[in-house]
Amino acid sequence: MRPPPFPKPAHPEEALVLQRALAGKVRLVGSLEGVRRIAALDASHKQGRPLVAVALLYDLEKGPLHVATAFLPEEALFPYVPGLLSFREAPAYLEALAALPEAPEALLVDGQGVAHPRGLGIASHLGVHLDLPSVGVAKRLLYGRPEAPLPEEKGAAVRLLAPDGRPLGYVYRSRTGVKPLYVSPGHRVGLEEALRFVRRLPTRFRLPEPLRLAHLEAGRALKALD
DNA sequence: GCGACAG
DNA sequence: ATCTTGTCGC
Repeated sequence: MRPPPFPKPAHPEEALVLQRALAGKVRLVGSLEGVRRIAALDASHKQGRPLVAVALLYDLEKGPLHVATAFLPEEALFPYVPGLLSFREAPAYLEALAALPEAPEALLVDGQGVAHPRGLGIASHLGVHLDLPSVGVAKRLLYGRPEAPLPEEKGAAVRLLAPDGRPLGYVYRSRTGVKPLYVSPGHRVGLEEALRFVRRLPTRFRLPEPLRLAHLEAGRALKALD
């Protein structure tokens, strides 16, 4: 796939302006019912080392099909600022996605979708940029609060609400006895549809398999640098 | 002023 | 994101 160029803001203030504009393009409607091939995105990074981004092409019936890796030197990276993560990692993901043998039907991203202070987590940003359906799965909360206590049983989910009460996504227990995940739609998918999709992904441990495999690969690639 | 704060 | 040993539990 040939992604459009991804502009790099000169500073956080500029990123904020861009972010607010792009947030207006997010569309939270659509189902991933018929989707079969997705790309799982995860990154790994160590100070002073290049950022490693992995795009793993995954077929929901066949399993993992291909792994593409991209490296971006520290000097080329936008600084990490909570709420502006996409400006740092998205360029690397776009490069990895471009190296896949075929374009995915949807993206599964390690990070937030619309459960973000300005409604544009990295999953949403990438979805809008590539005009692809996307879902965000984060390991920690950035924005919002659980509507109620999360039950212990595998598969349990409670809504994540914005301060004004608007639903943003879900706190989701992927397995019994593990810490929850934060699932939110990125782009071109509904709130409930995003959760429904994540629930049907094979999940042996805490993370859905596509993301877990991408994470393992990113860790390997980083370690292989030294 | 005091926390909170994806990766 | 990474830095890190032991330890609890299936």
